[in-house]
Amino acid sequence: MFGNPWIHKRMMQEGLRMTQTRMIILDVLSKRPEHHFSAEEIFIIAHRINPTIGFATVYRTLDLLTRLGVIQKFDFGDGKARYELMMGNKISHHHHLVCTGCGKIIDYTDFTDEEKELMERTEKALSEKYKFKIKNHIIQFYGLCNDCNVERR
Amino acid sequence: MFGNPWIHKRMMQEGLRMTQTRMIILDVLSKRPEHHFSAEEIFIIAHRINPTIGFATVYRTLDLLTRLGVIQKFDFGDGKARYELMMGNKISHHHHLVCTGCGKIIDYTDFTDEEKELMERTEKALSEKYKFKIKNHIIQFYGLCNDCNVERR
DNA sequence: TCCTTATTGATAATAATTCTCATTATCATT
DNA sequence: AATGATAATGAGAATTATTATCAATAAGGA
Ligand SMILES: [Mn+2]
Ligand SMILES: [Mn+2]
Ligand SMILES: [Zn+2]
Ligand SMILES: [Zn+2]
Repeated sequence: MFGNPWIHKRMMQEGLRMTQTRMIILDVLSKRPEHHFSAEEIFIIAHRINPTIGFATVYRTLDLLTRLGVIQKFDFGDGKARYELMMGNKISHHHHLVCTGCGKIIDYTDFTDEEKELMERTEKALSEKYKFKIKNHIIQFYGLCNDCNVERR
Repeated sequence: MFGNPWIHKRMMQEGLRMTQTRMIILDVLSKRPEHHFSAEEIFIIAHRINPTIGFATVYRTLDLLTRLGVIQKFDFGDGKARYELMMGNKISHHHHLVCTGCGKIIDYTDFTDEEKELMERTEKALSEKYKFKIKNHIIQFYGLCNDCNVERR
């Protein structure tokens, strides 16, 4: 069962409770840290583990974890929200290429040091200029994957 | 009435028709190039100009214009899609700060030359590495605006 | 003007997400 | 370990943004 002390502590601080359902949902997410889960996918798997879990609770939990910064919520344009664990041990922070032809999502993490450094500088500059406390960011490139680009001739 | 020759030509090429309704919707968007329109907002204004315009057509047109790259579609997390003209004469391409407290959206265009150049290099590198034809991109920073950050103490 | 067909408006249908409320489970305290 | 305040849950109804359907209309090439 999922037992991340950082998350647990964080919840306690906020007066929240670490319930079975929340642990199961975190478990589901942590088993495939590279996957872009829809709420329904999470519900189906969690429900298989514990059939008493309801759909509404999955939504509530995903919303909570997003607010806590434990997971990140994405919109890839297919009409449903997608979720990913933010602290996936290996994958860590990354961005996405979104194919508008077939919906394929490509993760990419290969930042150069230069890129990382520039992002940090940009964030700092924006924070100061707009008095805006930045918590996280999303970068998505839209276009056509190789398959979709080829078949278009 | 909106008469952008580039858009008109582009549509003709694709066998599309430049209709009254499409011109009115483009008009609405071009009148406030800095605004983040919801479909409903556009419908209301367009409908005031020509009460025969229907809601479904607004959605269809927004979808079409997005596919053509004339407008850009955004998700700022409030449950409805937002649209902006891409070729706003002055504003041009820009990114967003999204306040998760009150939903306020701040545009920012102030890229350094370094940033612009790096984005281009990154796009090129990604295109080659992943054989992915990039059409556009979205960058959003999430966090708290000044008002929301202050009142949190 | 005529003809082909892309487009439209009205409306029903769909589907993701949120709300309601009675019941249950968590956890600090005893 | 038992208690109690209340955060959390599940079931299902409700909401709401977006799509699909289909007969009627209008764009634009000839
Ligand atoms: Mn990812
Ligand atoms: Mn904007
Ligand atoms: Zn594709
Ligand atoms: Zn705010």
